Amino acid sequence: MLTRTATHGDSSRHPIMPRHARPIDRPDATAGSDPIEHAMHLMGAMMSYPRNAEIFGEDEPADYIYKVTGGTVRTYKILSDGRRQIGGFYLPGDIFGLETADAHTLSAEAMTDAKILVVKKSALSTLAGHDAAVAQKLFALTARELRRVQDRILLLIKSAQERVASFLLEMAERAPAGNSIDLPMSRQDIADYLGLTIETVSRTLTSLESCAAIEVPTSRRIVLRNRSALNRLHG
Amino acid sequence: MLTRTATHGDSSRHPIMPRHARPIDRPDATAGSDPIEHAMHLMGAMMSYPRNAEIFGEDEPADYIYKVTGGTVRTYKILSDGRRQIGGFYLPGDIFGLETADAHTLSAEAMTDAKILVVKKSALSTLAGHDAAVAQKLFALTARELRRVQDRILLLIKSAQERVASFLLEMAERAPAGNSIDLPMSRQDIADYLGLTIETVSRTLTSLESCAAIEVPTSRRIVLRNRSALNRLHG
DNA sequence: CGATGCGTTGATAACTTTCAAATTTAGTGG
DNA sequence: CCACTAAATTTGAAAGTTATCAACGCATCG
Repeated sequence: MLTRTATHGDSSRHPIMPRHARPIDRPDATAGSDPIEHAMHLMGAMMSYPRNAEIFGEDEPADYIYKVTGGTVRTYKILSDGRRQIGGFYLPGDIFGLETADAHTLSAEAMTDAKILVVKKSALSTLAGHDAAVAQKLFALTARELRRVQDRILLLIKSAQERVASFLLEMAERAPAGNSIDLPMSRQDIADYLGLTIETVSRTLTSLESCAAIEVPTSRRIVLRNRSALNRLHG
Repeated sequence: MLTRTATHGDSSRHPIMPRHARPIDRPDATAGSDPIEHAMHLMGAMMSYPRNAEIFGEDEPADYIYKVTGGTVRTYKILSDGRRQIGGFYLPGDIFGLETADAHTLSAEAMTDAKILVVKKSALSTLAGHDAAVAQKLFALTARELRRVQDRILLLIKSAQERVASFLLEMAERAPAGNSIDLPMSRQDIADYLGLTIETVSRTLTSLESCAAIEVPTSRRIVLRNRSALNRLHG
């Protein structure tokens, strides 16, 4: 098949046009040497989403996968009792939207203004049928996501201090900038990610600060002062 | 490739021989019409594990995938602080061991005497390279596992009552026998699955019994008396 | 300014764990 | 089959942790 190839920036040819989103002239050329990444950049459309815009909704058909090229994204689910559980935070370079085969189990929103490469799954799958490497990579990505979620289960059975410490270490590793972290998300986002309340997150940060493990110069910036103490907590 | 085909019951030809495990003469013929299941039954070896025997260990190479044909299995991880987190319970028909690409992130044990069909992944992958349907199925299985784990995250942020109620409903659905459930696992297994203590699990069951939602004639048998009440809890 | 949203802090209540003991169940040998 | 021991489960009381409710500070924005 593979009749549709590249749709760079031509929204009329691209089947999706979410509210608030607009196509971008050219994808940035950060396609790695990876076969799937390469294919995504060839076949994908670059979209721009303002802060808090919905990228896809829960239970919508999951026809696309998404790669963050700029900004940050959160996936989430609203529970019947009104609580929100955050599925994950995605930073530039991360791929999201492959959590299941047919319908999304989560919604996705731009946490900050974001540029997202959007690729039709069927195009990739068709390519996967021809190129075993692409199929392998798709499989590996899903396996990685599975592992990420498994790791979070380990997080959720721990204490509030351990959860917050692990979260900070995770963010520091994913957005390396020395010991300083610039959080793209609110306290509520963190709380909903860790299964805590904002009060508990705030108190825990204060407590970590008072034991000299971190500094919190502004609410969105956190400096790791004692990683070994944090590592001890995160187990 | 596909040089190795069927090894039914000949342990000398089969590369694994876990302690306590022994091969069985013939796989039972429950292979579905599913291409991957069919392939597994053709290429796999049927193994028998006594209660509490290890099937694979954490960090061992994940060269095989496993299908339960009889008995029950638990996967788990021991945390640095000594606690044990159970990854999942697997009943007849379930496939496990595909949580990642290279090394297992969990250990697996027979929870009761179990018969397991063991299939080398590389054989399946080779087949997958030739048969897109097998690749699709392998992908779908991993996606299903991902969803299962995501659902458990939703569990772990809830209260003890909600977790236990959800667990009972899940087990009732997976091993349908009217409203009666025969638990193959101990209270400790349940506690480690739900991220609670055995005392809390026990108390919660007692509380559910005293509000007439369930009956607990013996510790391993539970009768659902009021599903809507349980559903209300499980949200 | 005053309003609004976000984050922090305090006091209290609710829930779960911990530690201890009692009870039931399962397994073993006589 | 019974008695006995070990293991699993249940129950109780106290301690610890987190959530809830409320108030306050501090920015931003009209």
